Amino acid sequence: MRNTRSNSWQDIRDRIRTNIQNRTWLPGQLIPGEEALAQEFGCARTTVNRALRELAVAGVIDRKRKAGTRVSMQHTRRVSADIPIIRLEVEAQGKQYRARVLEQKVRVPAKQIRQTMALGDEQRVMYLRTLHLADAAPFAYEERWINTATIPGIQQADLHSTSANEWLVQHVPFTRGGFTVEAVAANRRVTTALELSAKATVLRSCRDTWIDARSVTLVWLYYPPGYQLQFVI
Amino acid sequence: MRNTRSNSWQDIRDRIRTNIQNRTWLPGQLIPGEEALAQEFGCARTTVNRALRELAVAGVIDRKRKAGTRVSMQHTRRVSADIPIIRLEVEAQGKQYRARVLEQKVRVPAKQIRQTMALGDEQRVMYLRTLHLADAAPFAYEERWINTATIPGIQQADLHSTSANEWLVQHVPFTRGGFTVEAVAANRRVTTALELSAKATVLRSCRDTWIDARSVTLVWLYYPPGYQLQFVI
DNA sequence: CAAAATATTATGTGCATACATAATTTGAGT
DNA sequence: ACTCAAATTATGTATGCACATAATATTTTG
Repeated sequence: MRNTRSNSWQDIRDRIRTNIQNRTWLPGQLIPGEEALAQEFGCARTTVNRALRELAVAGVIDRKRKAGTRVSMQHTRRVSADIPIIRLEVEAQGKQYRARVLEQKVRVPAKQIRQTMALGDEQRVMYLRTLHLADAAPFAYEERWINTATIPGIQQADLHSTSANEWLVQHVPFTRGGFTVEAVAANRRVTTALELSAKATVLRSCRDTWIDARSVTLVWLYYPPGYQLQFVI
Repeated sequence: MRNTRSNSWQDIRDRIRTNIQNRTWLPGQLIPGEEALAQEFGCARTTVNRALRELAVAGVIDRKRKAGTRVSMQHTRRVSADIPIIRLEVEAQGKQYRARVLEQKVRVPAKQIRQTMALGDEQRVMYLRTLHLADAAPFAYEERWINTATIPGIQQADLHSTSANEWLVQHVPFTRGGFTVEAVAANRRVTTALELSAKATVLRSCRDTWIDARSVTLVWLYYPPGYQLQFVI
């Protein structure tokens, strides 16, 4: 056999990947050029290019002009995931989602927050505490700071009917952001909101979004013990 | 003005994205078809297609055949990250990386592990406990199970000179895997290894890899309090 | 009028071709 | 040997065209 002749770029990609998983082409080794592969697989170079591009994005191979394509050494596969949207998570469990705003005010945040958001020492921002519920049971607790200097319109928004997150998504086109996860001991507010015992261990995700150099919002989301943040490779 | 005439797909992509960030095209709204955009931008439909494909992958737009392309509502930007490679993390801090194997044996793992790895009730696997050090200070604690049925060669490997992870990366082409993160209370082994107080809260990542339907390895990595797992949007 | 068959259409892909770009190699000149 | 410029080359991109595919829209049919 030789060419089973199925020339979708996905098939080509799979065949190339197989050669790598086979260890026909070893890590660090140079693989044949696009032209050669196109000939071997009986397809256009464009198609091989598409296949190789995908593998490069996935981190399976490294490509450099003139130097050629080689099998990635550190095949540090990329992990990618969607940031969980709480409402969808809850509804995926067949439960009803509701959010309750516990507190909303304008104030100068703590130093840690000011630093993360690149705020002046006396700059006031909107501060929101929200409890996310699944069928009336606490699902996650949120603390959020919104930079009113960047987003003046937020002052007039009714954040009880629409969630702050949805309001921002609909009105603010952020340009970049970060996302971190860490384990922290729950403080009083967290234990109260999530109805946990005093010494509970919770997962906190921290999400910050920016419009160029101006911070938009910083969100801390606390998940109760047992919650797993899932990623797909 | 109108067509500044720079037809790289990246320029087209940026111009389309600008229209979205401008709120010229609102979330949920249908945007013009590829043909129309190609005409407007003075380029080939192929080029517009490439640009739109990238935006779709980034989660900025949703595309459906025949239905057209619309601005994503929940622009649930994709978070993507490389799985941290401990040695590189440590070295990035300018410290020296070392690993110490605390225990290595073959045994039947706990039920939770057997289930996650899809093992039989009496199947024995290799069990490894490793401490990762940064300049002699504990950095992370690892517990790992390796399916010797899938990877018989591991029995002969010297896992003191090469880390199990590197051995596996070099010898086993896994095909799929998962990655989760959760906060847990540290047990005795964790607190001992990481030199923590008895009630510490730690971050645990769980990584499982598979060759088709056969499990390869399951790794639990415990990070001390304060460690942040970082992602880039 | 509802269900099934058919037409329509926007996106998706494959191909040949041409040219662009980034590295590396070659080689001329010192 | 060494330096710097020019040739080479593998990947990267743009384009026109044709056809594939998945949804939707329309028409036919029971």
